[in-house]
Amino acid sequence: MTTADQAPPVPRTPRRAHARRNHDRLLREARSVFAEHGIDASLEDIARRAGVGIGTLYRNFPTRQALLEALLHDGFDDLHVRANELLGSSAPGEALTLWLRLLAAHAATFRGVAAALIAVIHDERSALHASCRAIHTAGAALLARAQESGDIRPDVSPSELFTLINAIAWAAEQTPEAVDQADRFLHLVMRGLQE
Amino acid sequence: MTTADQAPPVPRTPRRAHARRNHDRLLREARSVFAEHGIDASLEDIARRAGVGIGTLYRNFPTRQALLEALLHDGFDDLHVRANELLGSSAPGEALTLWLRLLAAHAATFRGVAAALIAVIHDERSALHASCRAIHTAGAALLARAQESGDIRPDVSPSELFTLINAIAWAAEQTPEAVDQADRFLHLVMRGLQE
DNA sequence: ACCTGAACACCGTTCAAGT
DNA sequence: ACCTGAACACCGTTCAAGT
Repeated sequence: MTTADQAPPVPRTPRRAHARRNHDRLLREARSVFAEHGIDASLEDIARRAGVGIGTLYRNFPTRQALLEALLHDGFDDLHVRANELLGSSAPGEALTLWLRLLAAHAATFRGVAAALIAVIHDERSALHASCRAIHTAGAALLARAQESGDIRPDVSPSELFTLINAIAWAAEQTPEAVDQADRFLHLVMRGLQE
Repeated sequence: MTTADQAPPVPRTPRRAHARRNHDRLLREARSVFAEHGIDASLEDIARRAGVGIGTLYRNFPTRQALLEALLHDGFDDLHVRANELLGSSAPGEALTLWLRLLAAHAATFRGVAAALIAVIHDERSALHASCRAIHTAGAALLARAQESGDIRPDVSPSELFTLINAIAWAAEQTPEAVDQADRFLHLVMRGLQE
């Protein structure tokens, strides 16, 4: 045996490129299938549409949560950035409402996401837990500002607000009119939270 | 062949009593299993705990919906009766709030009921559709009175209200504190609906 | 190293056979 | 008439075999 035996004998790039393409295809098809059937959609279906074996899907995303996490990650990041921007706004109440509208839209990305987010915030072992907590904290800062300025009642907690917004997103998911409903519900609920 | 051949040769009562007992046992165990695992719980589990074969469960309740319907039926009736009583109340706003609290509690009977109720109200073929519509109508009458008396904003529709209450019940289901949460959310939302 | 798909496990549903 | 449970179908997940 020589050391040469241990080194890979052929260039890896093509294989890696191929693997990467599978990964991307899985994400694309997962997004499409989740959008159509909700987050409990068939994983087999996703693999088939991506043109890979079911084993490849599991290799790339060991759990359904991992796949979901990969799909929601960018949205989470975006929400985080937007929250920080809005913390500089001179109208705390409006800033909060605007951001909550974004949060509701994100929670309604696919059918089932709102329920998943609430589950995740209560489950520390979840892959989404950290990013979900970060969003929660960002929202809490916006809420605190709106409360200090007198726009929002002082007795509303960040957790209550988070749950309520997800409930709104959930309600919108259930009805045919989805998006319009979400805005309407948000409007009504925010009235209740005002000072 | 004589006509005697066609008549049942033995008394039926014991067999009927036995069948009836199976029916009752299935309902009792279903209530208990649904309470523990939500309305998607294993039917096999329910049959086993009731001490009958899975086929007997299907014979008594051809679909999961039929089983659910049987369990929720009394609660629906009760809500209907209470709505009619409360229509005679001299405080329309309070009457509505009180009744909505009952509705939210009913929608939280088992995990998953709130979602089922919203699905049912949009699906005319569902076994629960008629009783769900009756509740919806009863609630609409209470709402109309509260709006005429100036307690509730005139632009809130019965459907919106129904969906919002189910959303509250759903939110309460998701969190560990369940019941307290539901009351708190109802309070906040009702503030938003006030004139 | 990565991929495949057969194999396994699990559960909902049906139905032929039994009483 | 009612009950049973084996049989079937379906789908999520794992893993031995292939490249």
